[in-house]
Formats: sequence, structure tokens, C-alpha cells
Amino acid sequence: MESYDPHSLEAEAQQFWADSCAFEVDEDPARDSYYCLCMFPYPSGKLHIGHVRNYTIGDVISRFKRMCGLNVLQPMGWDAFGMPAENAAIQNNVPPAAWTYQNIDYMRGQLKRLGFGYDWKRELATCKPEYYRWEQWLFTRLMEKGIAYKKTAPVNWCPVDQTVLANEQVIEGRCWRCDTEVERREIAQWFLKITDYADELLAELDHVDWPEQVKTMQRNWIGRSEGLEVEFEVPGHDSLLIYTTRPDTLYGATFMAIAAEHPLALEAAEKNPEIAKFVDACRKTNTSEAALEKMEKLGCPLGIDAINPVNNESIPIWIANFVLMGYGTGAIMSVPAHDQRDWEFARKYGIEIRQVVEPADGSAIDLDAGSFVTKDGRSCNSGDLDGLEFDAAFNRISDQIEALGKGSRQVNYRLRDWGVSRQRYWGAPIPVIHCEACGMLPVPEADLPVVLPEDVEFEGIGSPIKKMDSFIQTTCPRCGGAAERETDTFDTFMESSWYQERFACADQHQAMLDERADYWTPVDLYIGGIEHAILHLLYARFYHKLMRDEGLIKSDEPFQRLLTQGMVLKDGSKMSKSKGNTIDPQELIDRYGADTVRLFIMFASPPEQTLDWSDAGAEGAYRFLKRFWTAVREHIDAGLERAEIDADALDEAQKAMRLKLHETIRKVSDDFSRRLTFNTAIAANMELLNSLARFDDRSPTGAAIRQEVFDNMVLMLAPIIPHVCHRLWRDLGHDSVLIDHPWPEFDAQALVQDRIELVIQVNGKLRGKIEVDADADRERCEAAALANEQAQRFIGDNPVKKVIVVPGKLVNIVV
RNA sequence: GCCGGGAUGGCGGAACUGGUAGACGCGGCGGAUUCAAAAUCCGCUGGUGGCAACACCUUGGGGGUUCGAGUCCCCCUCCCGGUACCA
Repeated sequence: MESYDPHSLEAEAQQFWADSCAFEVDEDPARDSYYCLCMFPYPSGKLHIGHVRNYTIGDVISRFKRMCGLNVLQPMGWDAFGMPAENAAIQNNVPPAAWTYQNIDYMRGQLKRLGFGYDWKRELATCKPEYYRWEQWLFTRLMEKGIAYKKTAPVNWCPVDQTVLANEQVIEGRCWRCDTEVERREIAQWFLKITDYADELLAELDHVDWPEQVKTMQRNWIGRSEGLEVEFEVPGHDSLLIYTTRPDTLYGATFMAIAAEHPLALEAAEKNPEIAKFVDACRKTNTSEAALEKMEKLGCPLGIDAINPVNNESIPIWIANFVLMGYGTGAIMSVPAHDQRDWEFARKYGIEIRQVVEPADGSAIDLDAGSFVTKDGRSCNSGDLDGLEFDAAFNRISDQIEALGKGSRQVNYRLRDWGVSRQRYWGAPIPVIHCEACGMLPVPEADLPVVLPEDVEFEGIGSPIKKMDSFIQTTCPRCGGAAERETDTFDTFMESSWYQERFACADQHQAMLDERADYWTPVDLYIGGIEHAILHLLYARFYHKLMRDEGLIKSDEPFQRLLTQGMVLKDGSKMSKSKGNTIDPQELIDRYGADTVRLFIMFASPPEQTLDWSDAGAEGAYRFLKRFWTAVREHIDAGLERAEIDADALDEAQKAMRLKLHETIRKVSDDFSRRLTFNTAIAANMELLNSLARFDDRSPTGAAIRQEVFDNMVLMLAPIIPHVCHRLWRDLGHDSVLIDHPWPEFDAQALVQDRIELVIQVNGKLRGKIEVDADADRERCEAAALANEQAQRFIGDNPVKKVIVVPGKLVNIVV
């Protein structure tokens, strides 16, 4: 008998798909399309096991949808710009472009070896000018619309390396390369006004078929709030503008806090060395929110007071290290009695804590123990707000402030505008020219793309184009005089925000998108890691709306349905190169073949669940494939005569075998289409094979049932283990092409049962099982249960209080 | 800190709508086959007690709702992801 040889049969199947261009698809208005997209990889070197999981899920669903008759598009490309290429360049003296293209070639080979059904003619890499030129083009349009604008924002600065650091490059407040304490620096950067779209981004979450947890995270991230903007006068200086969602607590404001970079702070620092020292110390911190929230909260009195507009009281202004200039107005009002952070700050510095909200029942609170944070109380110590509940107090004080001309009601968002400038080399150049005379100008469309020079040498750690005259020197598109190019590049989230549309028309070189984008998109199913739940998925939604408003596409949202794959962890933590715990699947592919790797990763857990990786069970997947192969081969080699199956003439064992088969088809179909739980679909097929191993009927009817089981198993498993199924389908005597064969349907008649099992419980505990006619009514089930010997034993002399019958399932006797 | 998840045998997981906890697989133990081993096949395998029939216990911890809770509610612990310049 021919033994299972995955490597040769996988090569053969892959050759067949390649020769027949099996996965190249075109727009066909007569057919329903299905666009299944997996988040494209960053070409870091080799595939890791998280990629294998992600892409196997996508391939399984794509192949399944194709068998359901849909016109399926499954493309693949490369998110090719990013920091690791620069780090590799610095370490190994290889240009980032060369390193990246080399990685792409290797990883493409790995993807092909795994048998994923991609339409490779649509392949794209975001580092190619033909791709990023359109991003540059859209950006110039956004500059003209005022959606792209420039302002200063904080970055992490290493004073020794003289370079900007990513948050990831700051380790416990220090530079990852030279261990120097990192400073915060304000520099001018480009932003996209995502806040203009905040309401739409919020509202349309209701129209997409996404996991509720992801929608919740995005809602919280956008963080819409209604509050009051209030102006506090500062005698002798510009007034302070603050925003609060708790204007009902204005009477409890006992200090103001401003950022170290605030003009008032800088002004005071010039005169007062104490303040200057504090302001300087405030800069020695990471810009990340987590770091800011967790660091010790420190303050320094400014020696200047602000006037609270509600009662004209003078309250001190403090510089606080937890207030950032870039976010909001760089100033906040502090109400220690009703905000925990303010409470801790006030206790530390001996600032007054004044209660202005009391519990609705009038009971006392202990402000020595902590702040009292609630919207379910009543105002007190607040002038004419006293006794009012939150909404009434909010409205009365807001009316008063507005009447005084000291502020107005405002809707605010936690969401901040998207900073897209990076002071790095390996990214798409920002298409802007600086002219002394004419200012900042977008690069004219005819001059696009602004091509990033790829043949560069890294001297030190900064971006090489920042000192490359041939790149920088240009002429002003308006006055024709000498001018300089912007040397910052785009955030790599820009490229990954629109590739889903570009895949629909990747060969279009006259425009960013064409009408094919409207045929394929929105993406029917987008699959990728849960770690992208906020940033990438929010930016992509925003970018889609920008393209829509530019007339490039009709739909409102890019991804109709979202499947968030759980992280693949190793020893309980996220895999990363820096931790050295990435898992290379190549060894498993070499040893067992692609089908085993695909089967094993899909069997290990359901897609959305976090998976702590261990390859200990791979042998089991390989064993199943061998058993399956051997069972089919034995059936074929036996060559027994097969009869037509006559459902009415089957014996008990034959009926039971067909019942098991059709139950399995029903379950697996549901797992594939609704639940997306491939682990249970595989388990059901394993059970089916186990049942078949015990079915040793050699009669013509038995052989026909065995053939029916194998045909259907091959069809059900084809999306997961396509290579071996491709081969077995042919060997089972079929001329058709398996990938285009319709998905099997279960035979309802085979599922009909005469007798079913009922569970008997006494007081909710399992005490026995009985068999009854499938159509037995409540009374008969109850009577049969009460008559059961086991049940009797546990009922004993106790009176039966109640009997609960769940039809078809159980009888619970309550005593 | 804040936001979102998670916790079930030695391990990965199953239990889909509140109804038999532990499907399926790994590992382990025993057996068949073999000169022997690998491979393969068959059986057993949550814990405690018991010769056994069987009983009791058990889904991170504590409380609650219910005839019945892994599943729903409240509180807590630990772990994971995100936290705007990792992608």
C-alpha cells in the first residue's frame, strides 16, 4: 500500500493550483463576491507561528466560502516599512530596502509552501513607490482640505544619540541603546484630523459585525464626553482655559495644574531657578500614557493664582508632571474631594480638600480616606447649586458660566488627532516642500511620487536622508526658488490603513483606486490579531472615510466582519524578537508537511482564544493524517463492490454509521459558517473516523457507506488539509476539481432517530439514564423517570415536590 | 493607573440557548505485534475513599440567584492584550 508522503503530494497539489491559476480571481458582477483578508505581515525575516495561525484561519475560511459557491478573493502583501529594517541596517550594515526584499522573498516561499490560496498577481509591498505615491497624493489633497495640519507635539528624545525614540525603545525611562535618561521634547509634526470624524467613527460601530469587545474598546478610546470649557482669569497673564466633565464640582476646585511646557510655567522658570529645575525634571519622562499614569505625581507651586469664575476665589496654580501640553489645553482644574488623582496630589502638598458633592441620602463621607467620586450625589457647599442632582447642577452652572461669557458647553473626545510624522528613514517621505518665501507647500501631483532613496548607508543611528542634500535640495513649486524637502516620513500605520482597497486594483497606475474597489470592498471578513483592536483598526476606518470623501470609494466602512485572532504566546508572554521567544514553524513544516502544521494549529484552540504555544501535540495531528490516509487507501485497495444505499433497508449498525456521518456534516457546517470553531470541526471528524474504524461491514452496502463517509470527510477537511484531500479526492474516483466542489449537505432523513436517551436527575444530580421513544410526551418521560430503579433509590421515602422535564434532554426530580 | 479579555484534569482544549463537566487530541499506564526497537493497533486514564457495587469532591477564590450554575449577578486574586512612535 502506498504510504502517506506529505512532501511529494503537497508539491503536486501546489503545482496543480499554480498551473491552473486556481486562486486568481476577477470581478464577476453575476456572482456574489467574498473578500477574505488577513492582516498582512511585516517582513521581519521568517514567518512566526502567529502568522501561520492567522493565515491558516483565513485560508480555511476562503476555501470553505469558495466551496459554498462564492467568488472568493484572498490576497497577500507586505507591510514593508518599519523600524526593524533600520535596526538591522545599523547592526549588519545592510540597506533597509535590501534586507526587506530579501525577507519578503523568503517569507513568500514559506507562505507558498503552506499551500495558502492567494491571488499572487495582486501582491503588493508598501515600500514600493508605486504603492506609497498614492498615499502621498492623498496627503497633498488632505493638506488642501485642512485635514492635514502641522503643530508641535511631544516625542521621546535621547540627548546622547541625538535622536527621537519610539516608546518601545525607552526601557524604564532610558534609551535602549545607550541607557541615557530620556527627555521629552516638543517638535513640529504633521497631524490628520481624525477628531473631525470622531462622531462618525463612533456611530458606525453600530453597523459593523465586529466582536463586541473590540467595539467597546474603540468606543472607550474615542471617549466622547459632554462638559464645559471654562476660562480662569490669571491677573497679569493670559487666562487659563480648561475643560471639565464635572462642572458641578467647580466650587470644589482648590488648585489648577498646568503642564511643564505651558507658557506660564516657562515664563516663571525664567525668573525662578526652583521652578526651572522642576520644569527640567518634568521633561525627563517617557511620553507613553502608561508611564505618565503610573509615575509618581509631582508638582511645584507656580506662585501665581487663578480666579475661579464661580466665586471669584483665588486658587493656586501648580505645575504638575502628569499634565501634558500636547493633549487638551495643557491645563486642568483640580477638585481633590471628588477626583482620586487630585486627592492624592492635594494630600501630598497640603492643598485644601473641599467637599462639594454629598451622598444622595445626605450621609457623611470620609475625605481622609479618599476622594468621593460619583454622579449619583447632590451638590453642597456650592452656592445656589446646593441640593441639586448632577444633571441639574451641570445645567445650572453651565448656564451661569455661559451667561458670564466665561466658557461654553463642549463635546470633547479622548481621541487625539493622528500624528503621522516620524523622524525615521524607512518610511514613505512626507510630500511637503519648505520654501523660505512661500512656506510649506504640498508636492504637486505631477512630481509625485517623492521617492525614498533606497541605496543608503547608515552612519550612526539617525535617518540618512536627513543629511542627504541630493534628497533635500529642491525647488519651490510656487516661486521656483531654492527650497527643501520635508525629511520626516509617514507613520507606517498610514500604509496599512488602505491596502485592503488597493488589493482590489493593485495594477492600477493612473489612480489610487478604481471601480473594482467597489466590487470587492468592504472586506467581508478581516482576520488579524486582537492587539490591533484599537490603533490599526481605527486608523483604517478613518482612512476609508477620507478616501470616500475624496470620491474614491462608495462604502462607509472598510471591514464588514472582523475576526480577532487571539495572541500566540510562548511561555505566557507575547512573542517578540527582543524577548527571543519567537517560534519558527519551518522545522515543523520540514518534518511533517504543510497539512500537519495547518491541522495542528487549527486543532489547538478556537481562533479567538489566546494560545500559549507548545508543539508537543504536532505528532498527534500527523498521526491523524496517517490514519485517515491509511483508512482511505485500505478502502480503495480492497475494491469491494458497492451497492446503492437504500435508506429503508439498512441494519442498525449501518443506520448508526450514517447517523454519525450526517450529524458530523451538520455540526461541521455550523462550525465553519457560524461559529468559526475549527478545533471542534476537526474533533468531530476524528470521532467520525473512530466510528468508522469500528464499522467492519464488508457487504456492498457497507462499502457504499464507507465510500460516502470518505467522500464527505474529504470535502469537510479540504479547507484545512487541502493537499492530502486533493489527492484522496481523485483516488476516491472523482474527476472534479476538489476546491470547486460544492460543500456537502447533510441528509435530514439519516438524522431521524426512533429512540433517544434521557438523563435522570434527583435534586439536580445525575442519577441515571433511560431510553424512551423519540416522540414520548412529558407524562411518559416523567413516569419512566420515576419508575427508574436508580432514581427510586435516591428518592427513598422523601416526598416528590416537583418534576422538571426538559423534552429530549432530561428529567429532574426534586424531593 | 485606565480600557478590553482570560483562568476547566499532568497538558491543549470540549460542554453552542442555564440542563449528563472533562468530547477530541497530547502525555502516562497496561496489553498485542516484534529477536528487539520504531511505527501501528487495542484497553485504561480528574481527585479522594472503597475488594467491589458505589459514594463523595471538583471548572482561580468568596458570596448570591435557580429545581439545576463552568455558563447569570456581586466582590476578590492572578495572568494576558492595548495604552496613541513595536507592528
